[in-house]
Amino acid sequence: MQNILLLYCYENIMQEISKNDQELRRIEELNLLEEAGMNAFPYSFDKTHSNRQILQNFSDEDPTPLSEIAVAGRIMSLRRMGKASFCHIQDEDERLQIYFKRDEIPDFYEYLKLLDIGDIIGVNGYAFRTKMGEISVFAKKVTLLTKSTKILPIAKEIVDEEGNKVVFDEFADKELRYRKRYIDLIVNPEIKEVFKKRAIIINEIRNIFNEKGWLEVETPVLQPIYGGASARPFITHHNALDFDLYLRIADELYLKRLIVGGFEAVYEISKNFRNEGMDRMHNPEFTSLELYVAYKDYNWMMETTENLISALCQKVNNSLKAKFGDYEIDFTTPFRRAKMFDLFEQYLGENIRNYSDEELKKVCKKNQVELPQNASRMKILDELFDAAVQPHLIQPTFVIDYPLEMSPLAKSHRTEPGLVERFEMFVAGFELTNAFSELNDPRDQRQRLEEQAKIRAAGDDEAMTLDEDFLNAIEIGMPPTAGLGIGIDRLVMLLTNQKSIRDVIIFPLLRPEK
RNA sequence: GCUUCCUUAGCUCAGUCGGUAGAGCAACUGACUCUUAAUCAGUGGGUCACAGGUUCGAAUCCUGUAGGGAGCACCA
Repeated sequence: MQNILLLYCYENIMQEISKNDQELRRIEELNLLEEAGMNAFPYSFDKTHSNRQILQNFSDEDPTPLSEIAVAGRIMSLRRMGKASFCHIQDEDERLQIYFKRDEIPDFYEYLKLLDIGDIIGVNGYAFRTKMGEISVFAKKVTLLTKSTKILPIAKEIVDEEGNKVVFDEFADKELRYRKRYIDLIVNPEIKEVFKKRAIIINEIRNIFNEKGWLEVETPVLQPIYGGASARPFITHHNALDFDLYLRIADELYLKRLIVGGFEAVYEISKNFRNEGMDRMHNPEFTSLELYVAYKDYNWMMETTENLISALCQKVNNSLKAKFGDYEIDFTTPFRRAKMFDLFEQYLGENIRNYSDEELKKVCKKNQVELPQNASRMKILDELFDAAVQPHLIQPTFVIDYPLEMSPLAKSHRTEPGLVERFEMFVAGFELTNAFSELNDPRDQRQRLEEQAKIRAAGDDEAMTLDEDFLNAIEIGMPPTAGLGIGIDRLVMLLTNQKSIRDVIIFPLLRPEK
């Protein structure tokens, strides 16, 4: 009788099918299941085991501990036969095979026809091993938990003779994967590992810092004056107060105010926003860690940084070595330390320390580094470093002692005139951290920010703005302080071997769909 | 922002010289009591990204638009 009803409905559907025939059919199946008295969307299900627990704990010698179990998951494959069927259900971690025998579940077996890949079911039964050797669950009772009314782009996998996993019809379209991340997570579940590791990294940073008694704080995202980095901001508007606000580009200036206020170690893990180009290393919103510790300098911060990153690698990869593309990165401490001008000398073959701007431009030309017209000394050095030095910095390297012009918030070097006490850490050819002995001489700080304001007035809209309240805080007096910034997304990329920032940001920015 | 490539069925992709749309998987019907890319037989499914143009005729050639990938520029 059920079959006759089915046939009747299918014919009806087939006539009105145009584009979404598969979806229409699923909705019709849903109706049929409900007409048969089934709740397609019940409220809960008592799961006793995860799929992983079944797979890990099953014992051929003594299967009794898993003789009364309840598992749940999304149907990812379905092999129906006349009197016996198999499917795989996927939970958060694993796929598990379910065996349906008609004689055991005569009432439900008929409804198997109305189930599809994508539906979520709960299964009560016992664990056993099939003749083909796969640990499975013998279904004694099946409960529909959610009917899926859209089609999943399902991939199929086999393991070839050499043990390699081969995926057929992989859901591979990058755009669709980023836009429909929920489908990506279902169909390419291995990407979950990246986001789990991301959470582990961030939690471990908090553990390590909190252990030391450092205070996690939250400073404003909406700021009337932005600063702390060279970047263009996003602008938004407060309606009630009727003024424009900026989304923060860095936490720095607020965190330093807190050090002035008397906190001796503060950190923040938060989103920053920069209104600039996007590529595999840049997303308009990104997560950064900033840490400020009073009475310390950049030498101390270098040790803190290498210990932190080394510990994170160990935690996530169970090793101090991490594979990144073709490289194997070794995070064994101490990391290499190299002065910026020594690196120039090493990779350019000449000592440019005391070169005039004109001489530097000649070096650029010789090395095919193109410069914008009227490039400042800071710009010239920056370009030259990016082109000639940075690509060589594969293993973790602290580049130290930058020219003063490049670092308006860093303290002048204690022995080297014209330089500041700053380090950036490079790995795999890209910048991962930025840190300095923080500038706390208010006269020097005012002068440097006024210089930035001039550069800004001359048309460089990435130069810093003058924040009088920040200067006021520095005038009140900030103790000697070491500061650190780490790009968390890039750190996750490094430690999880992902080549694009979009693969470590779970919902990366895309243009809106039309 | 620039360069370049891509967009065909739910997914992955073919589509020759411009002649009116193909495969595998997914789906549907039937068979099948340990399958696993299940198998076997049969069936349905297309605004060829969008808009123009050339042509007797366009998935195919031309122009524009949209979205995306890769690279460059800027930046972290």
